[in-house]
Amino acid sequence: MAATLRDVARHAQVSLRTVNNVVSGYQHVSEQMRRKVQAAMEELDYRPNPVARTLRTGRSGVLALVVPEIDVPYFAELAREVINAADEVGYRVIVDQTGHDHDRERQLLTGADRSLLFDGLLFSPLVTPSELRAMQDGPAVPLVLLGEHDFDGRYDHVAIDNERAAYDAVQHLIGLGRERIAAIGVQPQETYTTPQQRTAGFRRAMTEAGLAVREPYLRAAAHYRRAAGYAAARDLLALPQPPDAIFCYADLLAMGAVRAVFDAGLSVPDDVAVIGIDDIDEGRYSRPTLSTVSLDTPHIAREAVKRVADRIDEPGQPALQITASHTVIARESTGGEVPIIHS
Amino acid sequence: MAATLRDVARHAQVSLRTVNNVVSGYQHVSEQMRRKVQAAMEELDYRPNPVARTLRTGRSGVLALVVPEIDVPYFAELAREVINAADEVGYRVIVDQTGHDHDRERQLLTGADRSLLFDGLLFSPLVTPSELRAMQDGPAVPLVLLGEHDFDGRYDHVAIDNERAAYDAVQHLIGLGRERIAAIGVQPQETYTTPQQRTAGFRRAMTEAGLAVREPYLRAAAHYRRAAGYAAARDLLALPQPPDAIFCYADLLAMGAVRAVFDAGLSVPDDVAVIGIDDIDEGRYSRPTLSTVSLDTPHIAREAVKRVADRIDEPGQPALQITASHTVIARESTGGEVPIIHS
DNA sequence: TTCTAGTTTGCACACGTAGGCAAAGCGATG
DNA sequence: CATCGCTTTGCCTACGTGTGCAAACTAGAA
Repeated sequence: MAATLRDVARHAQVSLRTVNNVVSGYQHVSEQMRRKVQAAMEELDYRPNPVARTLRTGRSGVLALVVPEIDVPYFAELAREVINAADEVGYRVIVDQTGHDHDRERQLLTGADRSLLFDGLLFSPLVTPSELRAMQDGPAVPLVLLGEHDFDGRYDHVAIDNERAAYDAVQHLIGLGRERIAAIGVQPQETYTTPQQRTAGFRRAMTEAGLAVREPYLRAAAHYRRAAGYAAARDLLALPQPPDAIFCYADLLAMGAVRAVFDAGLSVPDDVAVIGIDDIDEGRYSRPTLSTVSLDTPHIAREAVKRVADRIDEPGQPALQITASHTVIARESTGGEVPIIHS
Repeated sequence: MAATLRDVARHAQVSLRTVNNVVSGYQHVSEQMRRKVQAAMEELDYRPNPVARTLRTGRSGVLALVVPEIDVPYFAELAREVINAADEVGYRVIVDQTGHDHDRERQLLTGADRSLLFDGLLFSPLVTPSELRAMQDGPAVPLVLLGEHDFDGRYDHVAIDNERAAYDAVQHLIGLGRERIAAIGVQPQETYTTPQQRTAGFRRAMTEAGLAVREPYLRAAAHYRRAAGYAAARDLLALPQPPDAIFCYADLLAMGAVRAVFDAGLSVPDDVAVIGIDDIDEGRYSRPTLSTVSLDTPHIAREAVKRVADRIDEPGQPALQITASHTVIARESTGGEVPIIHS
């Protein structure tokens, strides 16, 4: 079916080796021969077989991006940026979702899942650091963690300072004069480091401001989707003393929370101020527009891709911890300026 | 590094052929031998090399899903469902975005992009049918089109009846007593069949109801994102006689349009009713919740995966046109019932 | 013992590309 | 004519798996 090197060689009436010389850009090839071979390649519509090439070279030129759920907007935006960043350095990207399946995550990390092949792995995990730590042999492939801190420093990672981001968000709420501040997104067993760090930042901001952290105000979320944010906020508003501000660990939770406040007959931000994290596009058009902590996702994507590409080329490097910057953006949901939406 | 069949054979002190017999599930293998070999495989942590296997068998067990932009919620939700559907029939999925790049689309279709390998292609294209038609040789790999009709019937496709969906949506607006109905998402050159069909449905609904189609009410959208919907709606509201209803060719356009109406100091749905297409999760929590045409994406994904899997197994089959059902869902943006959001 | 069925092995080739090495061909220069 | 440098070729091995074929071995039955 598809033409091979051999077919091209036959068609151009040259040796297989010469065709290979042309394809691989060998120096000592006459211009004349180069043209002749290339003409033959075009006529036969030759394209190198990537599988054979990968088998031979051990390099596929493919990175894998693994996220829990691809239809969570932040992950989708991350995927977009990673694909773009990878394109710039000559890598293709395949996107996979684990669907909150810990086994699937473990498979990918240990290389147990070899049904796909890639040279490096960008991993936005749910798997707990303890599980990462338990992996004796290390990952089967160059690995960069996204948005997750590995305390042992055994793996590369790119993330914001989650504790500080949460601190800044809560301080913004405190600056509005709010005192009964709740949080949505706390993880029940606190196994995931990201929520853990955000809870720490929340507590620190409250404590430093001399405000009480009321345990009923710390709400779990099974997943970081609108439905969970809605349910958690609804429960918060049903408390004897409902909060006057809610800090959500993800914008998507915040979108659900805002709707719940509205459905309870209350106003955002007048009755309840709401702020999230992620700065997804949705929050720039919603009513009210959503205050949030912005992450500079393109930067994160570029750094992560660069890092994994480096590690592919030089496997022995020590793990690097890259911290990306973050910015609190005040929009309508905390009474901030109405942003001008560009045409 | 990684153990091969040969390593396992050596370790178990059996022949390579026997190990292969175990791996490939050959009938005449004694239980004793099977256990012995499997023990050796576990000890060496053997995993078959997918690249070598693919090279040998010509099958990778991977489907490619190609969408214009992965961070457009509908495509992300589609990707989620496709991944799930593929998982059920034993395929893995790689997701790629073309970024509105026609060349990239052509590359994928003609097989010019062989940097990735897959057995079948699920393609949600921007490429015009005329370009598809111009492809003499057909696609390089089994292909199913998503959400796009190929009039020649040369390729499989799975889509809703776009003309009818638009017709139903507009009829819903007409049923509310609206008469000045605008549309956002018309394609300037009408090269893409999906918008073309939706415009046709829009016109038919208007004509049948005896309403005039005012050309200034047909607004283009460079892309189907919030920003384009916002800009188009803002322009519509600046007309001497602004519309009292807007039909958007995508929910994301509608989200932008709703915000524009609000920013103009008007109300949705009182002053302007808005309806979209896609039924993305965002529209179930937005203020107002968004009326839309729902697509049964899981069904579409399953059908598409099934179809491409069939075609991989039996390449010669005639092209099939699968039409998925759609439903108009009336929510707040057209004055519909406030949906109960489940906890 | 001999036949038969089941089991294991060795061998060889294939998939398509990569690339080391030596040799041969070619033209030009000294 | 000899030497040199550039170009082209042939040959061989490798990547790891899949599989057809024939042969050898084992064990049980006739």
